[in-house]
Amino acid sequence: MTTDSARRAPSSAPAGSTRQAQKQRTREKLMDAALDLMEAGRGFSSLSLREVTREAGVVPAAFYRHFRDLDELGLALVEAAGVTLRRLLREARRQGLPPTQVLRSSVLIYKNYVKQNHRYFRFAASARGGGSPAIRKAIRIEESHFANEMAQDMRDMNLMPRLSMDTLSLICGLVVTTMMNAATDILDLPEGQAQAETEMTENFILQLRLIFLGARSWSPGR
Amino acid sequence: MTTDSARRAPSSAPAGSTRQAQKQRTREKLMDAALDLMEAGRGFSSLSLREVTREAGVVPAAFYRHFRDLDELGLALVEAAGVTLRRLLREARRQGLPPTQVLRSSVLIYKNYVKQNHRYFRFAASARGGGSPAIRKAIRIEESHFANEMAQDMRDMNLMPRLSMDTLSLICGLVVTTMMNAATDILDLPEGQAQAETEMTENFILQLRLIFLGARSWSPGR
DNA sequence: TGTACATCAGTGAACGCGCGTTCACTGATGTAC
DNA sequence: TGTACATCAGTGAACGCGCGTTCACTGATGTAC
Repeated sequence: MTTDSARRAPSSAPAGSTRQAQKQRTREKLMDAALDLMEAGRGFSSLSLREVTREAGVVPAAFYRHFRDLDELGLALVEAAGVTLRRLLREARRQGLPPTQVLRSSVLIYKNYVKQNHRYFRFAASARGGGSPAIRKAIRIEESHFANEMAQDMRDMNLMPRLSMDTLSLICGLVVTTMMNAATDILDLPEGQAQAETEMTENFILQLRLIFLGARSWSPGR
Repeated sequence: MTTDSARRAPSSAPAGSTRQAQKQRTREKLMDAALDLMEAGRGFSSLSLREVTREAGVVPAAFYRHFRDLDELGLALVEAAGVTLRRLLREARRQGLPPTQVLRSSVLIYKNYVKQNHRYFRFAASARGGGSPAIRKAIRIEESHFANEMAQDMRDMNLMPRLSMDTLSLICGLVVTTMMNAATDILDLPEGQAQAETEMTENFILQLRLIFLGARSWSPGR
């Protein structure tokens, strides 16, 4: 009770043993498998538990060591996608957000980001409307957190200083849904169609410009 | 060849016989069944062919007299939902669209419309992201048609006369996606939560006001 | 109008298949002393 | 450090079930004359 057990953390904090790490790795394999299966354009709600375990390289029964059902895996994916998106915001924070002129370059950064993390965006787009009520609700909450963080950033950077926090959240809410819609457009772009891509991008930029233009002439007292 | 057959239209236009009408009725029963099954919040892509036929009160094999598979039924639903939405626009056209003050009442009309036609909106929301590629594409096309019609109406009514047709389409595109997002919010409103409903409605109104405010100060030449 | 034949929407049974879930198990990892 | 025991992530087999699709059919509706 004193000799060897003292090497490890006290029973309440079991530490990162090999066994635990392996379990975590399998859990990630399952989540990755689900994301991979959606690559072909299939929606999350059309996946089957056995498919997912097959893709992950484990036996179906192993699934239950990690999730009660597919819905719970979906919620874990929402969480993971949220973390990923927040990282985007944190990186953007480092260089400062656009009044209007930097808007174009921000859009290009975002476009690359979506392409790089296309699996999460594909999942979010499909589960946002088509998932179970629990998953849809989780995504909605994640989106509003995201909008609020963005609003807080605008406040901190002293952009639109006339506007109240509520108004900033409203504006950012609209920006976030516009970004999510654009993400779907980006993912569905036909391969190697440069013209369609340019068109889509320009449209996206103009939509955001329209929103920020509205924000600029928003009457402060609401 | 001349006596009785002359009563009917020439072979190229078979007319609305009882047999044809009955087939049409069964087809509608299948589509209604799919919409009804989604009432509980389930996504279109989680429905099964047998479920749909069971709900419609026909034998599974009968399905194939009407659709090749569920995807084809989904496309028929997109079409039907499009017709329904266009009717909303036509009705709105009769009384004139808002500069800013009529905006609130238009939103209230829309809210009621969504509640009345909740089955179509539920379907559209779930299939927009979660459906098969073909269905998603069809919905996207339907939405852009809708945005273009709305832009044309604004042109005809001489609202925002400074703006080009392309700019009007851009604005209406943003309005349409905002309306679709709001539709999801309306459908997911918890029963009898008056406060949440008011909040959501006010938010929706403010978002649209923001967009039209942006439109008003849009520089004409782009 | 009446009769004989054609059409075809919907039936009912059958098929093979992948599904979600259960269970006792195994063997590597972790713990106690 | 070495030994004996506990834990538990992943296995493999089995189950009953609803699935999509096929097929020959039936009987009401439609057509020809």
